[in-house]
Parts: sequence; C-alpha cells; structure tokens
Amino acid sequence: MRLATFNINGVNTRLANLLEWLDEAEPDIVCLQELKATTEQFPVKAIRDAGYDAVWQGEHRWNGVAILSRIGEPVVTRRRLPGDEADGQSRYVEAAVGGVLVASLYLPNGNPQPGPKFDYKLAWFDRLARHAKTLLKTEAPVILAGDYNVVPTEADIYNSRSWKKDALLQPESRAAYQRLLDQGWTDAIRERFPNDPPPWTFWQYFRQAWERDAGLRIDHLLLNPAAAERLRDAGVDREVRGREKASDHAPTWIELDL
DNA sequence: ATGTCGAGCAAAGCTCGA
Repeated sequence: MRLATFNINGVNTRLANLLEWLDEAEPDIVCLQELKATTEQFPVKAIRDAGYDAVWQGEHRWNGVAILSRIGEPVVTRRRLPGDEADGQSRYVEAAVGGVLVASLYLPNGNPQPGPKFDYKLAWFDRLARHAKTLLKTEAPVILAGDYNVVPTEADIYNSRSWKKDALLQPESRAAYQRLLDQGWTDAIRERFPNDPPPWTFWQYFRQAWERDAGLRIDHLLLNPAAAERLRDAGVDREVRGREKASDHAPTWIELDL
C-alpha cells in the first residue's frame, strides 16, 4: 500500500496539478491539507472521476483537510481534534480505510512568534499528543500524516540562518514534535534516510527557493509500531514542486507491506 | 528585513495567511 501526504495549497486552484500527480503516482491513500475550500467547494466529482473516494472537512478561505482512497471508501472516525470545543479551524480528519487508521492533519503555522498564533500552535500540539497517545497502541497500523509545520532538527533544513525567528524552528515546536516521537511514533522519512540528509518537502515561493533547492522538511508521516514494522520505503515526489502553478509543498509518501 | 502567491471583499487595491 502506498500512502501519501500532500499540502496542496488550494485544492481548486491546483486541481490540475493534483490530478496529474494522482494519475502518475497512483497512491492508494492520500492525505491533503490546505484545501482552501469550503466543504461545498470540494471538487468531489473530479476526484471521483480520477478513481478516488474521499472524505473531507472544509473551511472558508483557509485550512481544510481530506483523505482520498482508491482501495475502498474511508470511514470517518473523527472530523476534529479533541480537546477544544471552541476551535473551529478545519485541521484534522481521521478515517479507517484498507485496514489502517489514517489521520490527515494540518498543524498551525504559528507565525509570527511570539504571539497568540504561536500559543495556538503549541496548544494544538498538546492536543495532538494527547490524542496520539490513545492511538499509539492500536493493533492495526496507524499513520498520522500531514503538514506539521515543524523542522524537527538542523538536518531538516538547507540552512537555518534566515529562519531563526520562524515558528517552524523554535525550540518549543521541536520539543513538541520530539515528545510525539518519544511516545513511540516513527518518523518514516527519517527512518528511511537515517544517515543521509533527508529529502525536503517544502520550498517557499520567495527568493527562488526552489531554484536554489533551499528546502525544508515539514511534512511528516508518523507510524505506530504496527505500521512501522511494515514500512518498506518512503520518499518525496520532488519534481511535482517544479511544475507550473505548483503548490509550495511536494507529495511525501510511504510504502507499507500489508 | 526582505520576498511570492492567491483569494476575499467589492469594484481596485488592500489585507490576510503562509
């Protein structure tokens, strides 16, 4: 089974890019983030025509997450992250499909920091950790996939000099991510590239970041032990980032032997 | 400190978020 996460940065704006990649990569399950579409605006017909069932949680203007599957309809288990009833942002959807439990998550960016947005990021991280703990020991494979908006270590960025004040690199953000790993989750890309520099997953639009390969690794797939023992391969479809009207992220994927 | 991109609002450029 191949499962990918892809911050599409506008599912309607980049629908052609998404369909092209689905056609050539043929992932079985896809977690999308930053739909930037309401629930009604989600292009369900085009995605069905491409051979995928989908569940999604939209929002006006920002955020929005989805799970696509070509191996059976995803059965939604959650449409929001527990822990804050007042949080109306669409950043989490979770479903059972093809014998695995998968979450598509879009962790808050947190800039500018310090400030209320950074506080929200850290609070969201806490909620995620609490929920993740309840999922870790699930007998079936569990995959928490998405845009975590965290550069885990100095090895996960081309050069951190101009990013020192960014929320993605703050010690608090990194510690929160590490706490998740310490529960027993496996970072699939890091597992696949233990010694070499890992592939980047995001290149900002500014300052010719793509042309300079000035990338960051912020899209992650975390595996519970049942999923980790079935991990066969992992990677990034980086060429997708170089295309016309591309998202600023590239699809990041794993292959599981189920 | 800067930079790019796209959408909403409302009628063109500003604002926001990333």
